[in-house]
Amino acid sequence: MESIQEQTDEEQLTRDVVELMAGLVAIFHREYEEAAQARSLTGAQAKVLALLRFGPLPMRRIAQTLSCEPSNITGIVDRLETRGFVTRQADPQDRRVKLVAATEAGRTASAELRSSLHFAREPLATLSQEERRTLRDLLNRMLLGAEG
Amino acid sequence: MESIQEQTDEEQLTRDVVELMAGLVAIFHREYEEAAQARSLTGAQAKVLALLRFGPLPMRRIAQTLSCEPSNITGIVDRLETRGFVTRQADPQDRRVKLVAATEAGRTASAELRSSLHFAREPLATLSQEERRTLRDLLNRMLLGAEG
DNA sequence: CTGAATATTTGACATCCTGAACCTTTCAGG
DNA sequence: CCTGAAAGGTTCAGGATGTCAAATATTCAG
Repeated sequence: MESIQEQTDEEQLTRDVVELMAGLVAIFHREYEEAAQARSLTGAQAKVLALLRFGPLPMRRIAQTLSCEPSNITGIVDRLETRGFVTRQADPQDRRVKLVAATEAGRTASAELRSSLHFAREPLATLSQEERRTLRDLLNRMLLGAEG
Repeated sequence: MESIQEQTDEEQLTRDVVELMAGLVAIFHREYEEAAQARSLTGAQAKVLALLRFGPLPMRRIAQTLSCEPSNITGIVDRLETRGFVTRQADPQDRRVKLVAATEAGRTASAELRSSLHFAREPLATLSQEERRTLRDLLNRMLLGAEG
């Protein structure tokens, strides 16, 4: 059985972690947006391009992954297609489906953005390798708990 | 001196952590947006309202904190004002400045959103109190390194 | 073959965001 | 006391993101 003091402490601890997360989220978000803009991509466009890293995807799959309406993806893919980062091809299996695939230019832009994120990652530089491992394991457990 | 294998491992570790962060950022972002929408606020409106928690702020200060143009804040505050969550008052010290203050309704909505975030925080529930403490300390060091 | 369901697009509309132009107020120098 | 530069906000034009409802094309069950 926990004392009231312990419950309060635990609550405060959770609040602190949430607060810190919010700070990290803000920093990551800003850096991602800047890195995208440096390649004349918007954040949304960069996210879609990143999803196509492992192969073509149907519009609907993209919308589901990004938790938004499919009609929204239509516009984003339109603009990516205009810029030559992406192509639409019909799915031979099901002609209702359009498969979106990254072009060579699209893959390159996305890969560059990705690696620029790795190396510009100041916050992580503060931690030792051992600490990074600990952080990785904790985050891993959090994410598995959240998505299961 | 590090071997090539160690460098590669360390690089992979960093990549892993960045990947996990990106996942967390996505989850946090989605949950924040949903929590805001549940109170008929947009994400941007909720962010501005959250800034006013400790007192009125000039438009320009809000823009700086959110890293966006002041003209953008004008529109967001307009809509918050229409909904009765916020008021604009002239600064007696400098009549160029408009101080934005949350109304009672605004404070309530923001506080509710905030606490709903704490308790809906599934990912954290996975971790023991000891692990949360470790996580807090690691995040703390990362953030201090990033902002200093 | 018919009708329900699915994948995508289109159009209308609100919001977010930037950049340039504008107004008011402040403030430094002559 | 002027004058002009600088600063805080707003307005306007325009692009991007996002939702929702309606339309189109295709698939699939019966």
